[in-house]
Amino acid sequence: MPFLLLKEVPRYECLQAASSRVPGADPTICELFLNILHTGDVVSRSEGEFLARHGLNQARLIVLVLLDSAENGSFRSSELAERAKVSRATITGLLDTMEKAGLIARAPDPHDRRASNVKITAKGGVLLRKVQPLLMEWSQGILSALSSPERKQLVKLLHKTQQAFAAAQPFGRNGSHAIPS
Amino acid sequence: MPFLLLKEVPRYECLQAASSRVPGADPTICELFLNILHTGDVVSRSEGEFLARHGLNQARLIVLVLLDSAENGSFRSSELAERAKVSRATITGLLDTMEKAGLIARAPDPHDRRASNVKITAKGGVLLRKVQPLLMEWSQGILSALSSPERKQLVKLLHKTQQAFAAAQPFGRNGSHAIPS
DNA sequence: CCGATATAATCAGCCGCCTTATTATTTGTT
DNA sequence: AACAAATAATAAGGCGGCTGATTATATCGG
Repeated sequence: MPFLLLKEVPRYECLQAASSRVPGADPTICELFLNILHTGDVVSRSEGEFLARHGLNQARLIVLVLLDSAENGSFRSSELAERAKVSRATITGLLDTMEKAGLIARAPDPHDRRASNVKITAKGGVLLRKVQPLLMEWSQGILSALSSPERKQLVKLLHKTQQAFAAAQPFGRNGSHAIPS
Repeated sequence: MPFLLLKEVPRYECLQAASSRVPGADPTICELFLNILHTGDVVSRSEGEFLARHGLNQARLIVLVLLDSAENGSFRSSELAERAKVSRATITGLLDTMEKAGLIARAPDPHDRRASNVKITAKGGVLLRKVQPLLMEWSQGILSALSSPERKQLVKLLHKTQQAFAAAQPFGRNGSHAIPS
């Protein structure tokens, strides 16, 4: 049963084969570990390909969603970095690209001349409102392959996994709690 | 109650909140989708931090494992790229870095002057044999938080998820079903 | 008021990933 | 033999991630 994975995914298959040579390794845990990574990989790549068809990627989508949900219409770039889970330096480059693409705009803060306020543009809003329903539709078309109880069970186990890792690395950069239901 | 957590997991929380505003969205599917991504994220970052303590990352580890398992002791760089699921251009840069670090070595192929053969160095082998058991130990320490039936069930559901995505995108770049020429 | 410190954003430089050329070299056809 | 096509590896250039340094501006203590 597990060997189905072996032929299809050289990357994870080779890691699994390698781990089986490590004495004391529990193959079921190893298999789980690699499958979590592989599934995340598969889903993330798929989503990336989907978003790329609309000129987006995960990072840009998150920035758009965050800005769209901003109560006062804008965020500091440092605030965006924190919420999007990237460094401040990274958000600078990301915003550069998105500004060039016309999706966001930066305006100097009138009260603090060090800061600038970032807001979503009309173009960015239009794109977001086009892509979001498509993304929902796409993901639901795929994940409806799992039954409702299966989905519920999977979420439960994923939460437990997240908690296990959070407990093991309590000093990680981000608090990293489970997504609330 | 969920709103307390809003501040703590901005990235995936904001996506979930945003999706709940899309008409026709199934919140349970959306939650599953985001939890798969989030779990992969958490595990991948954790592993990355673990490997970084030994001067490695996922890509370098895979290259070392692949080279270590090479039957004739070496691989073409193109073969490595395919097996590690990265482009040929990417493997060039990766090998450059690893060659500088003394983990791998490139030698010209005597039969095809276009090609070079990549092999793991003694230093690379030592590092691999040091890190692999530590990685096993580390991952098992964390994932033993799930019971054996839970792990089994989770693997089963992850397989089903992988299959759902594979079925939806049968023409992915790295089909892993190489077409024999 | 002024100097020390803290903060916002960016820059510099590295890595890894991509796609699209480019350069050698082989192979295949005529 | 010669030329076209395929192939191996790399280079070029962009994006996005990081850390650490830098610049400008606020703020706080004396």
